[in-house]
Amino acid sequence: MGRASPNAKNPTITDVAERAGVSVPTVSRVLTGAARVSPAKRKLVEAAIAELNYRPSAAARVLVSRRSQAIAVIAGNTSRYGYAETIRGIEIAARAEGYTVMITVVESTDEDEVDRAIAATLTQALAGIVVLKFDPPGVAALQKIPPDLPVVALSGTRETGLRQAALDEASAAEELTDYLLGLGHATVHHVRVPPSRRVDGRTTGWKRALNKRDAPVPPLRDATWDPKSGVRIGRELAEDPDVTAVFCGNDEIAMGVMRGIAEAGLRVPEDVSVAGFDDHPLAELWNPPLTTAEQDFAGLGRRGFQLLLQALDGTGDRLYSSERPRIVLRDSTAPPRARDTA
Amino acid sequence: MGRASPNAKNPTITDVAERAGVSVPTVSRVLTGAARVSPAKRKLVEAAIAELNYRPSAAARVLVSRRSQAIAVIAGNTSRYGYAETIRGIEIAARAEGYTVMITVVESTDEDEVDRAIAATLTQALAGIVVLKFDPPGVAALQKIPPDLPVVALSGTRETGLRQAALDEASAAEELTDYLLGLGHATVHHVRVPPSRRVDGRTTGWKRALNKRDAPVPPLRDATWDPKSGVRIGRELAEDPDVTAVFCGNDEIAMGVMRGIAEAGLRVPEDVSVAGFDDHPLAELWNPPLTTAEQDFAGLGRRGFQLLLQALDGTGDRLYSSERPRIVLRDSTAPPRARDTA
DNA sequence: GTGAAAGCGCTAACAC
DNA sequence: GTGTTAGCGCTTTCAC
Repeated sequence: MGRASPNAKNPTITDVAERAGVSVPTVSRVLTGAARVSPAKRKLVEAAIAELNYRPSAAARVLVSRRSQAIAVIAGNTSRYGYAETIRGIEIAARAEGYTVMITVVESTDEDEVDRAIAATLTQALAGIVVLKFDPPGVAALQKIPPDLPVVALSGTRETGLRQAALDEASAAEELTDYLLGLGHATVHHVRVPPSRRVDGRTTGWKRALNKRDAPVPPLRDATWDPKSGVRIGRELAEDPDVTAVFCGNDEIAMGVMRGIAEAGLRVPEDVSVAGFDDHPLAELWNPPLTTAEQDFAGLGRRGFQLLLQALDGTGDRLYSSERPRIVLRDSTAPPRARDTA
Repeated sequence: MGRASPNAKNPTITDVAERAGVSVPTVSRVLTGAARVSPAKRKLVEAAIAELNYRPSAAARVLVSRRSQAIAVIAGNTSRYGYAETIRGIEIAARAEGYTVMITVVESTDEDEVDRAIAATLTQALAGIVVLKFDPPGVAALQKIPPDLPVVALSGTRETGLRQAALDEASAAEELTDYLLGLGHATVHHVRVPPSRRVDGRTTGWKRALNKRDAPVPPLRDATWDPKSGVRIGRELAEDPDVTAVFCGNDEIAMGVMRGIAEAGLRVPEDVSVAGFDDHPLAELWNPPLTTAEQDFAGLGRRGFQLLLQALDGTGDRLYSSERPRIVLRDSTAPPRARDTA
């Protein structure tokens, strides 16, 4: 009678072996599928596992095998739309492959905070890491990861030698800006979300489109991640009669900008066209429905995990995966109309 | 010379001990702070740790100490607003206390899926689990967690003996409905989000308010989690001239309903008042700004982790923590106006 | 195919 | 205070 009977603690592999009447390594072989086991013993072992409700200890496994089935996701945030969706994509792909997902949030670029977060994460045995290189904390965290650990970066500027999945935001932003210009707007103003670095795909694409058409490049407006920061900017933009089209760094900022424009007494799209970016689930329901670029964040996460997985099993050597967001035209953009001077 | 020199693998506690010229347990004592170590040796150990860039192995630690500094969060979803914010709250509180957070998503109530997810999670050494009992998958998962593991449920119906943090949604929903009734509406229609069980706080509070004022209880409308499901319901509601006020299970559904109402050619709040629930970050920016109840999801997550922590250190025996959402009155609700019959 | 023996990196128990 | 010894639950040799 195993010592498992009284007080029913978690059964160990030894309990299973005793119950099945086989040796411990045989149970291990059934568990891992590493070596062939006779059908008879396999059945005995499986029965014992089921009866005892045995679950192997990941800690013990990791310790001896030096392999882990866990990955960490490092992100500057977990609840904003693009972040949350990306994490969801990673989680789904990881779960399908039997990987456990840990979350590490790094909120600032403060060196101590980044170091502490990375150290705490590396304490766990990890097969690899996925970093959301969406913002400066993500960039800072990426630099601190030891080079021997498989890493995938999501978005951000491209680095040679780095495994990376991305969305071709620059092309989509260029296409969207070009569409507005094509509508007849003399130029397109841009409200930027906090960039991860100096260069930012959305801003780059916007500038590219303006230059191509020889349109003037108006000064950048910087919003924070808070949609409300767009409201003030919207009001300011509404005061300038030269502003007939605005391209916003994301849909939430666009919604804030639209509110600011409404508060100033102007109408979208009659007086000012507004375009966003991301295709947030509410963009379609907005009043008016928002023109934007559809970003498949969940797909980004999925592709990122696959890049990592492929590095882990050595079943591929692709380093880069990029996808182009699709432009979604709705009612918040229209040809310009003559406006009164303020 | 330690075997750590060539090929610089992760250093072990043995490497640190050798380098510092002390025994392995002494290093351990410095690490855990469990016992006093002379200042001289402590300094040596700390220097060795820094020089080798040593990080203890959580796996080895867990194996021998039978204690873990990791928790799992089980959720039906990770990216919808309330879920994402709650997880953020848990993560922040956990990080502050040195805990690692693992995410397990359970998308359906399918017994196999739930079992597999729980089994995979329990493979990891866990100090405890936080379950988002927001939906049927959460409820199903909660039932499968072994009773010896400390658990906290977030929201959901109250169960005796279960550690639980909640938001008093029923009271807030009652207050909101009562406010609409007080505005002069003959009754208030309700669009429900998928409930976690038969009883749902928001629906309960709505019914309570109607009964108190002897207002008729109109048939329930069921939305899915997808905001778009509200659009069709909004159109249907708009066709019924008796509908002058609608209370929606969350803000996103309310936004969908408002769009449906707009598509039917009616105006909010002039023709129909619409109230939501949650105070989504975009509710304030909506056109018109949405009347709602502010739910502190991040606070819910924080309180949930604290309940767990207190059970872990035995520093408290509170089982239940509830907070009441605050009603936020904006422009989407107004007194009723006579409407034409369709 | 199967079992015996060794040992992963750490902490607990116990001497001194 | 500090070192010695044992052993957590597994997988990995290596015999047979």
